Amino acid sequence: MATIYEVAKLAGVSPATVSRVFNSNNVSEEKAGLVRAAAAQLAYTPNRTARTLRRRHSEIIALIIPDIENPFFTSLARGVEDAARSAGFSVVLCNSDEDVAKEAQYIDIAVLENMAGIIIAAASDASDLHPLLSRSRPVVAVDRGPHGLDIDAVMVDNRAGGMAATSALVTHGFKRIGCITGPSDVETAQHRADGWRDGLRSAGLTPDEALLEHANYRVDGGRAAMQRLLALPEPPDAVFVANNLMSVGALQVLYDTGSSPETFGFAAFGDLPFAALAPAGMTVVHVPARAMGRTAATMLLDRINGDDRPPRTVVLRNEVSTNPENALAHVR
Amino acid sequence: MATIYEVAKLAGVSPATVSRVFNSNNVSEEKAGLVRAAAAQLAYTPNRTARTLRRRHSEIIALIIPDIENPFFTSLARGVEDAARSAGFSVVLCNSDEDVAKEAQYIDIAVLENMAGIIIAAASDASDLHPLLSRSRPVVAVDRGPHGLDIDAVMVDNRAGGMAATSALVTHGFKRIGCITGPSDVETAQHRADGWRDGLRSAGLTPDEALLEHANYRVDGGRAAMQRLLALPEPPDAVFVANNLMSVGALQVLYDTGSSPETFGFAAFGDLPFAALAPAGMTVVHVPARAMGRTAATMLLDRINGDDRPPRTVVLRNEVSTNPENALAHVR
DNA sequence: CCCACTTTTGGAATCGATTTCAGGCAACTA
DNA sequence: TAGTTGCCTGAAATCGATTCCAAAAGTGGG
Repeated sequence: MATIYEVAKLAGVSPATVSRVFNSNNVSEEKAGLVRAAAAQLAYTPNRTARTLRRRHSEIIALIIPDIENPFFTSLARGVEDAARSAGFSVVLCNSDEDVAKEAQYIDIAVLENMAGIIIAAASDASDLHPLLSRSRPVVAVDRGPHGLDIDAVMVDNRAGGMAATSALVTHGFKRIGCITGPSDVETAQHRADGWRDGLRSAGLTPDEALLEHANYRVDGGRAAMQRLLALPEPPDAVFVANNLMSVGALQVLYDTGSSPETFGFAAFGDLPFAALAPAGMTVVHVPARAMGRTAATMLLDRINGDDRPPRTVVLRNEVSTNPENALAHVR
Repeated sequence: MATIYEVAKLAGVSPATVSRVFNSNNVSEEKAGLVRAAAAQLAYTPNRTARTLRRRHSEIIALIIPDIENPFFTSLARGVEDAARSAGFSVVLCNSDEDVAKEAQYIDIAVLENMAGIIIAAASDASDLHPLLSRSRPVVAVDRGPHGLDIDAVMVDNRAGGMAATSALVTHGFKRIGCITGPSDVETAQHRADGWRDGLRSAGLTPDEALLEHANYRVDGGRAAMQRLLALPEPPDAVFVANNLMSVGALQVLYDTGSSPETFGFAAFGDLPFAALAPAGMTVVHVPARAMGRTAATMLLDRINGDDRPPRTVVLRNEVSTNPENALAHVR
C-alpha cells in the first residue's frame, strides 16, 4: 500500500498538496494533474484508518436491528444500504437480538470505532441511546420511536395500521376479534394493540382484553399465542396479528386446526415473508420497509453533513389490502 | 473521551506503561493498580482507530454473504457472531447481493478499513479474492469453496447431500425425478446437481438433462423453474430443489396445481425458512448453517492469532430426513 | 511601480494509540 | 565483589492521513 508520502515524492509536491487534491480543491490544475498521475501509478488509496483518526469520524454507518432473521428488518437494511452507498458510505449491520445488553455493546462499538452515524431500531423502551447523544453522534430511530429523546425518527403509523386491519375484519363480518401483539415493552406492539382497540370501538364493539395476547414477535411466539387464543372457553372468530413472523406462526396453528383465513378472520401487520405465501382472505397492512430504510439513511446523511435543524419524525404511510377470497390459495 | 495521556498523567506513569497494562502484562502490580484506578476514574477506553492505525488491523471481522434475505445466510451469520463475539471481535455483515462488483467493493472496504479478517460466501466462481490474499489478510471461504485458491474453507458435502435427497425420492417410488439447481456459475449449484445425477445412476436410472433447471437461488427463480418443469410434454413426477428459497417457490407452484409433496415427490437441499412450514412427505437435507458459521469464525480467529498451518477444508455433515406422510400438514 | 489582497503551497503539528530502544535497578552467579 | 542476567519503565518514534499556519506566488487597483 502506497502512502501519501510516496505519492508526494513521486509527484514532486508536499503531502499536504496530495491530501488537498483528494479532498478540498484549492490546488492548481497543473499540480493536481501530477498528483493524480502519481497516485494512479502507485495505485494509491488513502488509508481510511488514518483518515478516521484525524477526522474523528469514519465513512461507516451502523445499522442496529433487533432481529436479523426477520425479513422486515433485512428489507429495511437494504433500503439503508441503497441510500448510504450512493453517498459513498458503507453500512455495517448489527443484530441486537432484542437484547438491550447486546445492543448497548454495539452502540459502544459504533462510538469507539468513530462511525459516522447510527440508525437504530431499538430493542425495547429501555434501550439507552445516551452514549451516542453525549458524544453527539448523529442518530436516527427507525421503526421504533425515540422514547422521549429529541432525535430524528422514521416510523409508520402503527396505531392507524392496527385500526385499519381490525376494521377490515369487522367489515368482513367478524365480531369477536382477538389480537396478538408484541412484547409489552416494545412501542410498536403497544401502538398496534391500541389500533386494534380503536378499530373495535369505532365499530361499536368493546375490546375484550382477554383476547389480547403479548408474544415475542417471532414465529414461535405467534404459534403459542394463537394456541392460547383458540383454547379459550370462548375463542375469537378472527385475529389481528401485529407482525409478520408471528403471523406465520399463527397461520400454522390455524391450518393445524383445519381452519383458514377464509373462515377464521386473519389480519396481519407487515407483509408475510415470501409474500406469495399470503393466503386468500387474509388482510395485510403493508409496511414500506425498504423506503423506511432509505428515508432514515437520507436523514442521517443530512445530519452527518451538518444539518442542524430541529429533529423531525417522518411517518410513512402503510397500505392495507385483503387478498381476494376466491384466489387460488397458494398455501393450500 | 479520555486519552491514554490523561490516564498516564493521573496515574503518574508514562503512556507506554498505561498501554502495557491493557495489552501485555510486563508491569509491576503496583503501577498496574494505579493505572487501572486512573482509567476507571476517567472512564477510559482505548481509541480503536488509533490502535488500528498502529497495529495495522482492527478487531472487526467482515462477513460477506450473497443474500441477506436468505435465512440460511442469516443463520450462518449468527454462528459467526457467536464465535467472534466470545473472542472479543465484532462482525460486520456485508450483502453482496450475488453481484461480483458489489462484492469486490466490500472486499476493498475490508482491506481499507484494516479489518482483521474476512469470511466470505463467494457470489460466484468469478469472485476475486486476490486483493485480500495479496495483502495477506486471513480469509475463510464458507458454503462456497475457494475455487482453486489455497485457503481455509468450511463446506457441506453438496454432492453427497444431493445424492441422498435424490435417493430418498427413488426409495419413495418416484421414477422421473427433475432437479432445480442454482446458477451455473455457482459451485454449490453444480455439485448439488451432480449429486442428483449420482442418486439417479446409483438406482440404475439415467439422468435426463431436460429435467435439470438452473435458476437464481431465490423464490421467484424456484417458481419459474418449477413452472417450466411442469409444462414439459413429459413432466417429472418428483423434483429435487437445490436450495431453501427456491423450494418455497417450487412448493407454491406445486400447490397451485393442486398437488402436494405427498403425491409429487419433493426433496429440498436446506431447511425451509420457518421450519414448521415443511410439509408432510417432503425430504429435507438439513444444512448446519449456524455450525458452519461458528466453525468458519473459529478458523479465522486462529489465523488472525498467527496460525500458519497449511490451509484446511472442513466439511460438515448434513442430515437427511423425510417428514412423515401422515403428519398433520401445517401448510394445508 | 508599489501596495494590498487572494490563491497556492509546504512545513510541521496533530489525531491517540503501540512499540522499539535504551537506561536503571535488583537479583543471581561465580 | 564484580559481572551477568532479566525485569520495569519512560522517552521518543511510528502508523498515515488532515489541517493550521505562515510563506510564496500571483492579481489587480491606483
